[in-house]
Amino acid sequence: MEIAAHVRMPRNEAEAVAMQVELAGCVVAADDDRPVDTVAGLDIAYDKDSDTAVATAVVLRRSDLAVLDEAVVHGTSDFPYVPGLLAFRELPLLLKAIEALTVEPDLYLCDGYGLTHPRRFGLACHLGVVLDAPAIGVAKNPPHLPVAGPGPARGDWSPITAGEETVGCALRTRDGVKPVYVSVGHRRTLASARELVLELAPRYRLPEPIRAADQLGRKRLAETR
DNA sequence: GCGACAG
DNA sequence: ATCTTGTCGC
Repeated sequence: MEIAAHVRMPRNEAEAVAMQVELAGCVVAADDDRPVDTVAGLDIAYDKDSDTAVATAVVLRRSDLAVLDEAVVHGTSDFPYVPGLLAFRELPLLLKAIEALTVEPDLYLCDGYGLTHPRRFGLACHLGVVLDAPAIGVAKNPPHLPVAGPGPARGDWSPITAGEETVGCALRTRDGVKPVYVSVGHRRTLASARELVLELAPRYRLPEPIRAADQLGRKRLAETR
């Protein structure tokens, strides 16, 4: 409770970068023993012409993708969008939405990068480390890094590399459809992250938890204005 | 060398 | 992120 209120926020970009470098050392890219039975999808929708933002968290049961819980929080982001610093813009509101949940999920799916990040500390890593919970980053756009196009079939994937290290992968979740970009957030290996995302996206390009959060946010934003 | 990078 | 509905196709 009150996690959002305890998150350290930088006063400027330089501080933000320093925080990322420092916290990046906390990321654990290994699977823990705990079973993943419930997964939360997170997202934020922004109003076209106001500073209103709506953060949503939707918890789905892994076995049948049934919705178990939803949370919606309205607010404002004071931190601007800066490539590489997305977490500072979205984390506060996302944490509030998570606090509003009554079901604590076993895994968090974030919109954006995890280790696929200039300092290996994207939104999914930040959220995972702050909550000390398993987290995976799922981005809709590729990073500016070498990425071979994965095969054309669902399940095909290819690594995203930064020098010698593999920082994520492009994963085809639907035949012939643009891939999504998966990376480790926290407490998960890239292999299991990739398998989970594929499993959670049986029908559409994006995994169901994220789609659910996406739709809920858009809907509530439309109703609110 | 510089710039570019999720939402 | 956001501007944007229906429509063509598998």
